[in-house]
Amino acid sequence: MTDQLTVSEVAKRSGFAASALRYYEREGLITASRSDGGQRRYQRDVLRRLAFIAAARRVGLTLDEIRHSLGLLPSGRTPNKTDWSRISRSWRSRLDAEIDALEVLRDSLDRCIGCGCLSLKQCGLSNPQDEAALRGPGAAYLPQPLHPQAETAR
Amino acid sequence: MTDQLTVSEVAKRSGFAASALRYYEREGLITASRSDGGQRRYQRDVLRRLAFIAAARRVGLTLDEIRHSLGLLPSGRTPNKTDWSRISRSWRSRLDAEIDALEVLRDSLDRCIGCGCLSLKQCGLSNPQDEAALRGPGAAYLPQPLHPQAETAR
DNA sequence: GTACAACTTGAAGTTAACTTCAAGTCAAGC
DNA sequence: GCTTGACTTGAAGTTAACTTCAAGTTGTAC
Repeated sequence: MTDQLTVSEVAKRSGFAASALRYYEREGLITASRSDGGQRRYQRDVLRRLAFIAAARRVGLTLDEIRHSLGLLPSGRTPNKTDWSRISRSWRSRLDAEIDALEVLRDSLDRCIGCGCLSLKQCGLSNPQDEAALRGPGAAYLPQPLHPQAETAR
Repeated sequence: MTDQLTVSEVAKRSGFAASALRYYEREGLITASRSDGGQRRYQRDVLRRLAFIAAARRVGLTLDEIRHSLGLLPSGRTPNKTDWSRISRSWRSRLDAEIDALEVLRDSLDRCIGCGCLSLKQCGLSNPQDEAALRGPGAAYLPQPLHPQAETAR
């Protein structure tokens, strides 16, 4: 009954499966100390990290991006309000951008319903910003993906 | 020089890779007739379908969902403005919902920066709506995923 | 009529983010 | 001290959405 949490406690309180917690640990997103017998023991701290991870995943960030964000937290001490604020703020612009993009898409959709176009070359729906000219001729009409997983793999 | 397009023409004009076009065909999202020699020949129509697919992917719809949407198009004739409008409109609510969710998240983020909480139980960031009570105790603090791929696989 | 780019196929590979499995070890209550 | 549930590990499996590959075929420009 120290301040340490077991895997199942963290799983229950964070909503993540135990297997996900082990995966996140392997991936360096969270850490855990060990009991004498080798079982994981988590600091309460980890719940805050996991809350952040859950929120970030929800916005569509990849684990890579999340790891990077979390890497900005202080290494020695327990992160405080200011630490979290700093990295949360960097998110804010991503959120704003995503909201903007969705709104553009929604409004284009309205226009498309109005004009019946949904054509490749003129419709804002498939060619939201005028960025076609900026890219190669091949990919001219594909909009920037909002979500990484909607992107063509290399 | 009929109205038929080759794979590479469609690829260039749609922005999709040829391999993606074949994949979409296998998956039943688009169709193609064949030349005498067995090569694919696309109707111009396919470009509109692909524009729709690109936009849908961009919003985060899965191919399954897109296939379902496209399934609502008429089978005999070329889809017209009204056909596209009908299925586009069904999207609109999804877009609105996603925008709303992101705005809630953004505003929660602001509050969190203000109060420094980012705690699991009280923070809107990790527990956006009061839906915790509605779900099982295990997953109480995980918000609904916005994007299917952010969801825990079964 | 030939060269060569564009096309065809099925099978296998890729990536992210996990889960599942098997075979064993630890912890805690009685 | 024993039982039982919680925990451990590494390896392999899963899903979506594609891409890559190899080996052969077609289309067309000269």
